[in-house]
This record gives sequence, C-alpha cells and structure tokens, in this order.
Amino acid sequence: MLLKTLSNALALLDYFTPATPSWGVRDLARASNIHPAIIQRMLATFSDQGFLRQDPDSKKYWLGLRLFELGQQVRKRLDLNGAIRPLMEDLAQTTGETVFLTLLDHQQGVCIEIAESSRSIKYSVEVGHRYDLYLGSHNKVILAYLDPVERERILRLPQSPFRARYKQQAALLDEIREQGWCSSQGEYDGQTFGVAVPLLCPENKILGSLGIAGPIFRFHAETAEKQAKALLGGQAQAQRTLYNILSL
Amino acid sequence: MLLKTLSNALALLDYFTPATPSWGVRDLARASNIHPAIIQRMLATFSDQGFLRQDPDSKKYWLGLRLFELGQQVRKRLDLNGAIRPLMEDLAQTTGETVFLTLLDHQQGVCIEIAESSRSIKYSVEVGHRYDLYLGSHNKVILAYLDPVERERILRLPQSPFRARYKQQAALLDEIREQGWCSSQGEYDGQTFGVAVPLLCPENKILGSLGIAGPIFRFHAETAEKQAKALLGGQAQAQRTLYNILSL
DNA sequence: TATGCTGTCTCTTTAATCGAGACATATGAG
DNA sequence: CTCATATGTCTCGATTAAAGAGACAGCATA
Repeated sequence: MLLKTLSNALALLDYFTPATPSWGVRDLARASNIHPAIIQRMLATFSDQGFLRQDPDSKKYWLGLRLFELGQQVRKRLDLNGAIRPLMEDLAQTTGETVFLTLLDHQQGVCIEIAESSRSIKYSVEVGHRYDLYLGSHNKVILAYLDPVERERILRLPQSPFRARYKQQAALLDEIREQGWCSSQGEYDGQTFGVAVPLLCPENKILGSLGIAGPIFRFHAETAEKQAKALLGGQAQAQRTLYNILSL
Repeated sequence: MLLKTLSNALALLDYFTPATPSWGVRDLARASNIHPAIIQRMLATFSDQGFLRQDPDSKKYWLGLRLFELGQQVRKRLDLNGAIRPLMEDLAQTTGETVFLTLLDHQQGVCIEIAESSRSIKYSVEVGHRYDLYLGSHNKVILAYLDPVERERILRLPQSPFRARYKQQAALLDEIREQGWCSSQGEYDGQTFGVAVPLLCPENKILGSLGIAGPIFRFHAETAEKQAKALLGGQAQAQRTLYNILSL
C-alpha cells in the first residue's frame, strides 16, 4: 500500500513547470481542487525541508535548492561527462545535428544529455525534459522496443493518439523494430526531423534511445539513413556504458 | 502546522548521499530507527512517483529521474550559463584558481556553479554539494554577513565548532565583515586554501558568496589580497544578477 | 473606508498512518 | 540437502495525524 499523504504531496510538484514556476497557496488550491489549508500545509512542509522555497515578499513558492542538490547527485551518477558524452559529441560532429540521449522512466522519456550541433540553425532540446512516448523518433523507437504488454497498455491510454487506429500504429512500430531505427518529421512542431536508435540492456530490455534532431529542411531520406548508420555505430558502446551505469 | 508524514518522508532522502547512494528497506530502517514496514511504504510511494527507482534485481532503491528533472528546472532558472558564468570564467582566468558560487539555503551553503582553473593542479568542488557554514572561506563569509540573531543561533548549535570559544569566534567573523572578504587555509583537508567575498541583496541581506580555492602551496598573503580584489571587482555584477534571478 | 484578495491558524470529524507481526522468497553455511 | 537467517512485502487493529470548514489578520485596491 502507498502513502496517500506523501503521494498527494509529491504530485503537487508536477504543477511547478517551466511555464508556471511559482505558485501561491490559493492559486494552487484552485488549480488542483484541494482545500487551501491542505495546500498551505504541504507547501510549508516542502519549504521547511528545502524542496520548495517561499519568496519572503510575494509569498509565492518556487522549486528549492534541495531539488537542485538531489538532481545533481542523480546527474553525477549518470556520469554523463564520462563515457557517453565524448561519443555523443563525435556523433554531433559526423551527423552535423544535435544529438541527445533519452532514458525510459515511468512510461515516459526523459532527455538526460545533449550534444549540440555546431551549425547555427539547430534543434535545441532541454536536458531534464520529460515526454510522452507517442511523438518523436527518440520516443517512438522506445515504444517500438517496449515489451508487448507494456506497449499495448500505453498505446491504449486515454491520452494516446495511437488509440484510434491501434492496429496500423502497432504495425508501424513493428516495422521500426525490424528496421532497427526510427525517423520522424515534424511531429512536434512541423519544423523538426529526428532519427533515433534504441538502447537495450543485455537481456534486450529497452533502456532508452540515442537520437538526433534538426530543422526539417535538412531532412532527406538518404541522409537520414546515413545518420541512422552513424548512430548505430555508437549504439553498442552507448548500450554498454548505459547498462553499467544503471546497474550500479 | 507541518505535515509529519511528508516531513518524515522527505527527511529519508537525506540518507541517499554520494557515499551511500542506494538503500534496501531494512538497511534504511536500521539506519533511521524506523519500522521496516513504514520505510517500505515511503520508498514505494517515492518510487511510484519517480523520485526513487527500485532496481528490479537487487531490490535496492536509488534516487530517481524525477529528481533529476526537477533539479534541472531549478538549475535552468538560476540561468548559470547566462550572466554569471562568463564573469566566473573571467575570474578563473585572472586568479588562476577555481571559482565557485555558493548560495545560502536553509542555514547551509550550496555550491551551484563552478568555473575551473585551467591549471593542472586545481581544487575541484562538486556542483550541488551542501556545506555547513562553519568551515571554508566561502561559507564563513556568509556566516559573517548573516543577520546577528540568525548567526548566533547557528554558532550555538550542537554541531558548531564555534560553540567552545564563542566570543573570539564571533569577533573573527566581525573582522571578516569589516574587511569585506575572507580567506582560509586548510580548513577542510589541510590541502586547500580559499578566498571569498559576500554577495548581498540591495537590502544588505546575504544571498551567498563568490569564492576561489586552490592548493595551499600556492597561497600567499599578497596573492590572496590580489585575488580578493579581483573577486570584489566582480561582486557588484554578481550581486545584481543574482538578486534578479532570485526575485523572479 | 470598505471590499476584495492573500497566507495562516484553529478545531472537530474522519480517515490514513503506525507498528507489530506473519509470510514468501532468496541466499549462504553446516 | 537442510536449516538458519537474511530480504521485501502484506495484513490488521489501535492510534494519531491529516482533512476540511471556517475564522482571522494583513495588504492592496477602489
């Protein structure tokens, strides 16, 4: 059984997004349909522990340095400056596009590292962003390699755009798996293309993906295939180091 | 009033340090003197929300990607790559030592950014580390500028090394404030020296400090004074940008 | 001055947490 | 092979903490 109080409180932190980084007690109470007194107690407790901080003047709450601290600990453990970073920078060089590493976490994809293209026009992702698995090559390739029961569950969720034509969509994912890589064009904003390969552990469970993205006017089928081959060249090493990191 | 359940649960995360990054249920129960059933519920709830993740094989719990995600959000808001970073890199160049920015948070100092010295032998701090305010120039200078009642409270805490000879120690802090900067030698490990200046908000409340550190064999009183002057040169700009960041 | 806000506090009812112990499972020693 | 002792997880009754309505003080605006 789970702790309801803790669960509700942690869920509150979801409201602190880049778009809405600060909240007052009553604002958050309205947004979450929870009594202001309860919100105030939760926020005060988070604040007391450093997970939030309350601005003394505006009384609004912000994400606190304790989260920064713990986040850095996770980041350091992932050792991104170590083994994977150089590989990603090499790939950014050879493909000429922005390279980024996505990890599967709680049925979503979290971007944990990027190596930016040196070109002036490039795709910019944010480290630490979390995405649903439905859109973008870096996410869909994870979906393609997910174990079948889990995949079906996700495809049939209420928010899933795959729900409408499930059969066809699932077949497309199977094709991706047969091909070994995935490309996509304009799925987020119509301006971007992506190419991605899966990263698996030795038991063939999906861990994440290694992908590139760039402006859609630079997309051509042939270059995409070249870029996919470049990514596949780094796949083995990335998988190995990633597995080592995640298993200790 | 604070939520006891939430407070206890958040305090559990303190046990996940770089030194002990993973915990089993019963291990953590022993370490914290809390019943294993309670620990298991807390960890399971954190895990469910992505704040921890449980290794499927070893069953041990680790800090999860949700913390990474939220931590990145805090980091991005601090906009360290923006205004302050170039200043710190300049200072690293002119002083020849590692420059780092410490923020006051919950009566402790959190290092939020570093600009490393280009020399081969240099002091390395970790971004995201949290320190008590008793040791090191970057922390003591904060203590020196803290408002008197708060300072006295901290100096008299059980773990405070200042408690023994309170009067003399407090006088030393006053000297630091008169001087406007602080230097220290070998307080952590006997191998390191540091020089730091305070960063204040317009109302003269202490926000943090800007400091340098290097191997103690490079320390001389004259160079320290030069380095302090270099830091003081960047103080005004650092204070301004820091204040802007923290107040919105 | 009056009327909205705001965050915080008090108090009673309600419901969730606590905590002991049992259980299944895995690991290692005799 | 078997016994002993770990582990994480589950169940259930007693306790205690959280929920939720409302009141309060402070602040801004009209």
